[in-house]
Amino acid sequence: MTRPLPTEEFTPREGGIAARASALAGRNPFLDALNPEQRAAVETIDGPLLVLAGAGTGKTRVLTTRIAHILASAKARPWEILAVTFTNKAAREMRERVETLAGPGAEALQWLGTFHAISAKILRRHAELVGLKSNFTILDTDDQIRLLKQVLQAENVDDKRWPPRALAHQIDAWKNRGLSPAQVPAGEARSFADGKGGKLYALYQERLKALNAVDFGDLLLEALRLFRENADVLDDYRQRFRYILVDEYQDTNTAQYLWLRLIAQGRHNVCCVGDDDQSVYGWRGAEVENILRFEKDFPGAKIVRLERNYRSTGHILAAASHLIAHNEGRLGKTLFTEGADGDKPTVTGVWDSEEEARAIGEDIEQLQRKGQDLDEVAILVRASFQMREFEDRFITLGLPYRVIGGPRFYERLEIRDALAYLRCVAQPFDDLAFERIVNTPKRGLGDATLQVLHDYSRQASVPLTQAARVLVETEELKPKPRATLRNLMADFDRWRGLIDTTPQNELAELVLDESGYTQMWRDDKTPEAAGRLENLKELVRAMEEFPDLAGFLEHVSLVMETDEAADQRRVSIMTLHGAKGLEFETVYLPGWEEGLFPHQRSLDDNGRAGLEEERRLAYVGVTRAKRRLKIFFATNRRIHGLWQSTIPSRFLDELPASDVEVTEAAGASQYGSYGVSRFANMDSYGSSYSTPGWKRAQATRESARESGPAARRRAPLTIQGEVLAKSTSSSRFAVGVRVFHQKFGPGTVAAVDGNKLSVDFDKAGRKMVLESFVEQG
DNA sequence: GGGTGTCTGCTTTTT
DNA sequence: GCAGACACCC
Repeated sequence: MTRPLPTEEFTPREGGIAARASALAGRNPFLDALNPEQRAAVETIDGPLLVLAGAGTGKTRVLTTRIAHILASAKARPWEILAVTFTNKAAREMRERVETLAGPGAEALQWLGTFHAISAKILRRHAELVGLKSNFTILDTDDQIRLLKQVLQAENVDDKRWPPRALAHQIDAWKNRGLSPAQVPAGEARSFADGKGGKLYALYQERLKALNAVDFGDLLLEALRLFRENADVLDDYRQRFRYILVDEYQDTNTAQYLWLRLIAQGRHNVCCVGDDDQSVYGWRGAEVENILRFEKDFPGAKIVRLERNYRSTGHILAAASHLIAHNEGRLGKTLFTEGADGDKPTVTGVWDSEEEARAIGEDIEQLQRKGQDLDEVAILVRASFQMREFEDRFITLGLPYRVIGGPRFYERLEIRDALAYLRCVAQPFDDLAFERIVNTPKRGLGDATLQVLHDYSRQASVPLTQAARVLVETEELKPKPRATLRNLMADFDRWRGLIDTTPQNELAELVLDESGYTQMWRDDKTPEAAGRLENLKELVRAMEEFPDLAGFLEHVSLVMETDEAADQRRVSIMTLHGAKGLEFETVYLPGWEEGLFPHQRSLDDNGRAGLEEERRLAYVGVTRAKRRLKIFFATNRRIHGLWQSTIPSRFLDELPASDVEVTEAAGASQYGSYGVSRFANMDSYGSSYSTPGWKRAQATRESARESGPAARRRAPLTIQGEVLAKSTSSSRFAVGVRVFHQKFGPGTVAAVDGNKLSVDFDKAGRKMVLESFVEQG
C-alpha cells in the first residue's frame, strides 16, 4: 500500500487537495469505480504507458483518476505533475474533475494546461535565452497575416499571386513540423513565391523578434529551442515533472511530439492517452504516427487498451465499429458494450437540404414532446455552411438552439480593436496593435501618414510608436495629422500612467470612451452597431475577473473563447470536429453525400489518407450518440450557389445493414408531390440501397477502383461533370422557352450561359439553375 | 480618405 | 450566392 505523505510537507494552499487525496488513498474509493483495464491504466504509474482508449471508454476518467491517484500515493506533489491537453476546454474540465476526486485545491496543478499555455509559461521565465523579453506579445492569426503582408511587400512579392494567407499557412505547416527557417528542406523553401519561401519565413521570424512577439507555432518552437540550447533549463524541467500525462495524443503534431519527448526522456514517467481512430486533425499537422511509434520512443512502454464502451447502445456501437473497420493502418480495437442493443440508427434520404432541416426539426419537436432534454440533442455537420439552414428552420419553429464554434468573441472586429487599444497601453511598442487603431476611429491618420511613419521606423530601426514620437516634432507630416498624432501619443501616455492606479476594467472603459472608439459605434447606424456596443460592455465586464491588465491580455491571447452562460436547454449545432469529446442522447448527422462527406477537398488533396481521415470523422460522429442516431443524406444540395444533384455517401454503404434502419423522412409527405414520389421506391431502396443514385455511386466507385488514384480523384465528379462541362455544347434551351423545375416549378428562361440558365420562375422569382435540372415545360 | 463596383474563392480550426 | 478584398474614382 502507498505511504500517505504527511500533510506538513505541503504549503497550506496545496494542503486541501493533497491532504484529502492522501486520506482517501487508504480506501481508494475512486479506484473501486474503475473496470480492470481502467484500473491498470491508473495504477501503472511508473514508466511509459500508452492508453489506447476507444470512444466512450472512460478516457477522461482514467486521466483524472490517475492524477488523483498519483497525488494520493504521494508520488508527486501537484506542481510536479505535467498534464497536457489540446484545448482550454479540456484543460478546464480535467481540472474540475480532479477537484471532484481529490478535493479543492486543483489550482495547485499549475502545469495542467494546453501545450501552448504551458510553453508560454516556460518561455516567459526564460525569454532572454531565446532572444525575447518576458513580456513578449503573442500574435493571433490576424496580426500574423498583417505582418506577413508587410514582409511580402518589403520583398516586392506580388501578394495577389502569393497571398499572405497562403504563406501563413505554409509557415504554420513548417512550424507544426518543428522546422526553423534554417531547417526547412531546400526544395520546400523554394516552393513559395518563385523560390523566396524560405527567405520570407526567415524575414518573418526576424520581424517577430524585432517586435518582441511570437505566433502560436513559435510558442512550441521557441520552447523547443530553449530546451535544446540550454541543457540546464531542460534538466530543471525534467527533474521538476515527475509525472507527465498527455490527452488526445493522436492529435499531437511533430513540434509537440518533440517537445514532449524531450521532457519525458528525463524520468520516463509519461502516460499518453489517445485513440488513433479519432485522429481528425491531420490537416493541421497532427501525426497519427506519433501514437503508432510510442513503443519505439519509449522502450519498455506498457500498453493498455480500453475497449469497454459505456456510452452507446449496441446497434450504434456496431455501426461505428463496422464503419471504421474500413480503414487500414489502425492499431485496432474492438469496442464492446454490455448495455442494451437499443434502437437501430436510421438512415434517411431527403430531397434537398431544406427538407433535411425540416425533417430534423420536426423529429426534434417530436422528441421534445416525449420529454427529451434539448441539451442532449446535437446536429453535427461536416462544414459550417450547413448550419445556416438549420438555424433558419429552428428560428421558424421557435426551437431553441445554440451554434458552437461560430465566430468567437475575441475575434470580433470591435473586440479586436478594443484589445489593440489595451495592448498599446500595456505594451508601448506593440506596433501591430498601434497600426490597427491609429486611424480607428477615423482621425485623419491614413495611409499617407502611416507611410511616413513606416519609412522612418525602418530607416532608423525603431518601433512605429517611437517613430511617431519623433515625427510629431518635425515638419515631415502635414500640420493637421501631426497635431492629431501628437494628441494620440499624449493620450496613450496618460492612459499608461493610470495602469497601476486604476482597475483594468475601469481603465478599459476610460480608454474606449476617451479615444472616441465607443462614440464611433454609437454614431454607426448599421444594425450591428448595437450588438457591438454590447460586446464591448461584455469585454469590460469580463476583465474584472483578472488580477491586472497584463494577466487579462495573456488570457485573451491564449484562450480565444469565453464561457457561454448555460441559461436554457438548447439543441446544439456544431461541426463534427467541434463535437469530439462530447456525447449526446440523440445525434443527427446530416449531409452524408459524396463531395460533402467525405469532403471532396479531402480526397483531392490527400487521396486515401484524406478519405480515411474523413471516415474517422464519421466514426467520431457516430460514436457521439448515446441512444439515438439519425443519419441523413439529401439528393440535391446547393454548392457555391448552384443546385447540384448529389449521390449518397460511400460511408452509408459501409454501415452494417443489420444494425441500421432505412426510413422515410418525417416531413416528406407534406412537402408537395415530388417529395413523395421521389421516395416512392423507398421499400426496395431500404433493403438494397438500389436507388439510381446509389447505383451510380457504386458504379463510380467501381470505375475509380479500376483506374487508379487519378481517376478516383475525379470520379465522384463525373456525374456533375457532364452537366458542369461548360460551353462544350450549346444549350437545349433558348431565351423565352417555358420550363419546369422540380424545386421551383414552372418558369421562363431569361438567359442562357453555357449549361446554366437564368429562369424567371412564376413563384420563386429569378434563379440560376443548371440546364439538366429543368424540363421543357 | 471614403464610397462604390468588381473580382475571387469557397472544409475542418485550436492554440 | 455571397462575403471579403481591392482597385478605382471622386
